[in-house]
Amino acid sequence: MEAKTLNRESWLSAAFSALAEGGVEQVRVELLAKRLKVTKGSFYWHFRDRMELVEAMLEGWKTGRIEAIKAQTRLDGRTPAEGLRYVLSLYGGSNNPRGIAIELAMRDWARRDPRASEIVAEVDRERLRCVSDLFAGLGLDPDDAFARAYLFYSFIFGEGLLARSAAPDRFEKARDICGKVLVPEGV
Amino acid sequence: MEAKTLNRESWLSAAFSALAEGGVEQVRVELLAKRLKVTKGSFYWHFRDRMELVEAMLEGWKTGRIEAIKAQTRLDGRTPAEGLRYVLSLYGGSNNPRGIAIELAMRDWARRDPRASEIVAEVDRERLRCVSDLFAGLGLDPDDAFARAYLFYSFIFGEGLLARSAAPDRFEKARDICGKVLVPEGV
DNA sequence: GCGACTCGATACGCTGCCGTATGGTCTCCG
DNA sequence: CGGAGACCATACGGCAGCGTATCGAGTCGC
Repeated sequence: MEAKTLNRESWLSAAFSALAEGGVEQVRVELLAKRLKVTKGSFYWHFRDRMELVEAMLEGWKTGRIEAIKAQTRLDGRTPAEGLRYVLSLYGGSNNPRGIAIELAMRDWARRDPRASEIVAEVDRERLRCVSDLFAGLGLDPDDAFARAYLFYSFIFGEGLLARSAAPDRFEKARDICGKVLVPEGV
Repeated sequence: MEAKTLNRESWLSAAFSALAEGGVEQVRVELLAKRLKVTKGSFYWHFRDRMELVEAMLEGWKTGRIEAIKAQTRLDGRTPAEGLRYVLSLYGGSNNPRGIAIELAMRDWARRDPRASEIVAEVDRERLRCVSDLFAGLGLDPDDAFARAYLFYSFIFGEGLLARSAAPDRFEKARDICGKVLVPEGV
């Protein structure tokens, strides 16, 4: 972690932090350099230009997220319902704020950049497939299972968008009830 | 609409278009000037600086959205369930893409700007209150009604975030099923 | 018809960012 | 110990955006 010399990963890590905090617009080489306490001379050693960094971010995020969802939905002994509740807890509430921030920034990015849009689409397709399978494991037919997965992920991402104004316990209680609605007990 | 001289509203309108298309970062005075086919000399006549434009956008959006939600949830003869389905249809699918785009851009903005965050929080509070009342009209107790409203809005905004990759009919069907889950028929 | 006011054009300086060019300082290896 | 290569600093040109200053062209009251 405290290597005396930077590498591609160092820059990528800083880039994702900047992305989480300020969106794509904030991943600028001179800002990252300042954050890493070096000059951009270093950056242009490891990357050809900003475009290459950005492309590496997209590719890295894609493979990482696809691996993650596959691992998270591989139920080793768990029931499908437990698996769903587990996935829900991963992005839930105030756990994993960095993950949510990256997720939202990625999607805002995808709204204007076709390349990012393509990547997010691939990841979402995989996620919907995995979660849809879990719902199917609850006994739902394919259409219902897909719809449930669609609702499931819309809720997860939408929740990060909704302004949480004071009264945190009120929202906590709401989240619990939403969980029960999203992954039904007895189907 | 075709006034030969611009005013504050002209700039605000252009600013919201830019916001919808490219986020806050894209509401820049010189870009807006180009879009309006004038120079920024005009802008600095109507506004003190960029900050004033941005502030006007926040205030305008806030009052507009609060008025809108109040009007949309005022059920004149409609049943609460009909009212909920109506609100859902307003932001649903591919209706009102501009509205959704502004909504998402606003929220992405709110993630980094405290001022925007405050505005969005006020609007969301009002929306949750209105929709929560509709759910209460279905016979739900306050906690359940609020949770349903929370789920309702998370879905609406989250849906705009989810990448819709091909197979549009598949998503159409999913949306219908989601609608039935979100606003229950017989409670 | 004339001054005052409205609205916009032109031109300038400043800052932040990208990308390049070139030189400096380590480390490792033979 | 000496050269090669990895890694970074420094310095530069170029562009885009903000904000200011100043001037020009219409328009309205009187």
